[in-house]
Amino acid sequence: MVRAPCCEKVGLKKGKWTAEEDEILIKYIQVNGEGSWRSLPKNAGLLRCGKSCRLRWINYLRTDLRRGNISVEEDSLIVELHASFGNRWSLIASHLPGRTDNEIKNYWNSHLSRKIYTAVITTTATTTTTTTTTATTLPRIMDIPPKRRNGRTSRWAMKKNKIYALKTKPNNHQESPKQSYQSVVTHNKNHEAVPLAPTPSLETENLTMVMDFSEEIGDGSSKGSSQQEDENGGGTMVNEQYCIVDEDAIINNMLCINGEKENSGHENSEQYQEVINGGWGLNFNEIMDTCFMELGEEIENNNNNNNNNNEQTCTNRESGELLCTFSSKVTGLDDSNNNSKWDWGSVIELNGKDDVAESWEKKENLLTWLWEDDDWGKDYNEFGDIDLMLAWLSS
DNA sequence: AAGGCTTCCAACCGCGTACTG
DNA sequence: GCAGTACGCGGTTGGAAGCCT
Repeated sequence: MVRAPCCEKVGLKKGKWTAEEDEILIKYIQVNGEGSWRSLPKNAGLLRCGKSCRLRWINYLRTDLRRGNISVEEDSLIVELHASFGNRWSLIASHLPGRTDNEIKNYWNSHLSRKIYTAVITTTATTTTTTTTTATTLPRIMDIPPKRRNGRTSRWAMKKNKIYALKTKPNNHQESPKQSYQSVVTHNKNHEAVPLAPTPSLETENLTMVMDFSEEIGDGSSKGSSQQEDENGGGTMVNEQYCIVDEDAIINNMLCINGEKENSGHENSEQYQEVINGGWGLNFNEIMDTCFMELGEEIENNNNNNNNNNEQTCTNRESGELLCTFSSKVTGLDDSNNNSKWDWGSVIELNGKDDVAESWEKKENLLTWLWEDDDWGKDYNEFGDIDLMLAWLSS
């Protein structure tokens, strides 16, 4: 069934708004206030769809808009918030007073996505013989100007000498970007539930595909047995379901379908993961293994490490070249629990070896999933440090 | 100078959801 | 509970315009 149009479209104007139309809309809203978008065009005498009026007002005519170039601080904030929230532009915009979701979306698509891509390439290209590295020594994404290809300059730069539509009015009631971000960080560090609505984003769609795949073959499929002994060699568990490790995607590696905790000693443990606490599970080590293996590298446990730092090395599978080491010492964090602490900065370098774009996409998917899963925190604690991983993913 | 390529961004579109009767 | 309506959001598009050859 075709959805009825939001308003009668016959005879309505489309395309660019004229200054006269803007003036009519502004005056009408100044008198009558926002809202009632459907009836607004008719009452105001505009030959526009109500939706179009709303969009024009919100994205361009509102008096509290902050026009002009995105500042360095805003740039950084957008990157951080996008790492946390994904493509939820309105949510990101709510942390940037005076900026609209459309503006941020456009800015991301035209500036930041390319900038981040460039940053990964640059990081990889400058890495020769990699030794232990800390994340702080890596170039920050926002510090690297994108290599601009030919094309037009910013439309704002062209416009900024025009008086048309330049309205700036500070909004004293909203948090500053810095304050807003601080609240997000604090919130997340406490591992409290972040009040996020479902994200109908591309990332989520990809995730759904993975989940469906797992469900399809996870229970008694040809790839795995539906029966398995429990840890104590006891009876066969029922309703067992396994996480499918898709060689083509890191994110697949950490998805476990609903089920009970079970014996991880499956005969093909590289393909099936332990399911944790009846929820979505996350096997950190397998995520990383898959990540590196895909890129033609492998990780070896260095059991002869005298410093007992749970150090691991990563070598090129073909050449045997030592690419990186991972050590709890690198992080400087307390390792009294004998947990492995990863040097996420080095992980970034490794990720770019073969297919940077694909690797980066996976990283983003991974991060999005982490934020959107309610239970990831408690599960992940079994394998490493959440904050380090997040710092790496959102760097 | 001109044409092609590339970029930018305002605006459109469809969908999900909240609201209302 | 249901259907219709309105709104908000995110993905996509179209065209203007800059840059390069």
